[in-house]
Amino acid sequence: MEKSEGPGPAVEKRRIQILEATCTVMRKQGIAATRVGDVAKCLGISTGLVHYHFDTKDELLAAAFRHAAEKELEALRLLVNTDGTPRELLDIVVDNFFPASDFPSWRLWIEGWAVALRSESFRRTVMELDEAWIEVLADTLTDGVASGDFACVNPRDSAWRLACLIEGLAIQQVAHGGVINDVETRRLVADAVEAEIG
Amino acid sequence: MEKSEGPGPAVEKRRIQILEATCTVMRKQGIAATRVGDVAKCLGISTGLVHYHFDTKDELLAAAFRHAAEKELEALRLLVNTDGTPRELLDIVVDNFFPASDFPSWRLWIEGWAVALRSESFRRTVMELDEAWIEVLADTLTDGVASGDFACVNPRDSAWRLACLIEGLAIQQVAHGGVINDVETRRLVADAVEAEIG
DNA sequence: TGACGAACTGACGGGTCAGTCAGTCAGTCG
DNA sequence: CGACTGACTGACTGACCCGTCAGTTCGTCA
Repeated sequence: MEKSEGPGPAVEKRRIQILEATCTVMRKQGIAATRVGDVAKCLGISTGLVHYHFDTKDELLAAAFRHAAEKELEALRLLVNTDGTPRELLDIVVDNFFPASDFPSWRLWIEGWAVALRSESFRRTVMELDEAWIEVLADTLTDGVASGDFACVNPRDSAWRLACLIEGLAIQQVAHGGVINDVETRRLVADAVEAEIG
Repeated sequence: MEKSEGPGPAVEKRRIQILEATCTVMRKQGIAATRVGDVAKCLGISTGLVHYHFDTKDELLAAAFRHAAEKELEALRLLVNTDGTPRELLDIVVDNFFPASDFPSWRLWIEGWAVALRSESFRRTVMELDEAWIEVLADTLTDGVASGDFACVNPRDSAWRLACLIEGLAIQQVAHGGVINDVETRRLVADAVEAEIG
């Protein structure tokens, strides 16, 4: 029999399998158009099994979104956890943030913000993860200021401004289907970065 | 009988009635959760009549969104079309853009961007109207530069950066339910404006 | 007055989909 | 071995909702 300390590793493995399949479907079809049946078909299992692991569709979607977001955040933290000048690290963070770096992820985020307007669990996830991203940026700037490389008046403010600018540009670029091109976007961000770090 | 030049004023009036009812429902329930039946109930008419004026639900939603966005844009253009120093006009535009100025509208836009990812008609509307907003901001900055009040290196770039910054902040504030408060948001924008106009 | 068509109704068909449930099967424990 | 349990199936149901359509009302024109 299983130990009393929660589900066994097999169950956890299956849960994650389902979460990642859900992410795949969400990326392809969008959050709103993701059906339980699609997730099941994607894994070759029954819809009943999906409901065996996740009570409701909403719970599944929220868990899958969080799963995807946490993986991305972890990847970013790994990238930043390398040696490099503050300037190099800042470039890594900004590049990773960047629309062009991963369109599907931005599409997921844009939908996530919309769903968050109506769903409490999405709201919490989106809020936590968004803040965590900005935190990484803020820490990078703060380190640069400490070492004298950057001259931000207020690194936290700069981080918020840069993050929001990039989010806004992502929308213009992704949702609008490339009105402003990649080169232009990069220039706009680069100029803003220069302005912030002086 | 009606003249051959399109529908009569009665029909047009009804169409607009339905569009505005749709906007009301969309603002309250969200775009995705808006049903044809809700719109009909909101006006005390049958669902058949809604379909008499709009072939499909998608067409109705897209038309209603465009209707709302165009009304907002028109209101902004009226506001800007007054006398005032470039600085006063810029403040008007930024204030009008501002999250706090009208939460429900931002909620609608955030959902609109998400829907635009999958719907061609939404994409076009969102793109056109978003650009028109930025255009107003760009014109205001350009006028200020011409009169010597502002010192933007490139007014168009500044307009894009400010607009995207505000959009990003709107998401943080609206979708996250006020993580960063109103005062903080205003300070972030005000600082960015100062930086852009020198 | 009677014919006609535009505006409108409300019931209904048909498709979709989340969640349920009775039952199967494999593995485990005593 | 036999009882038991947890993972899993797949058919089913009940609700929802879009779009249709036959029929009604009413103003207008000949």
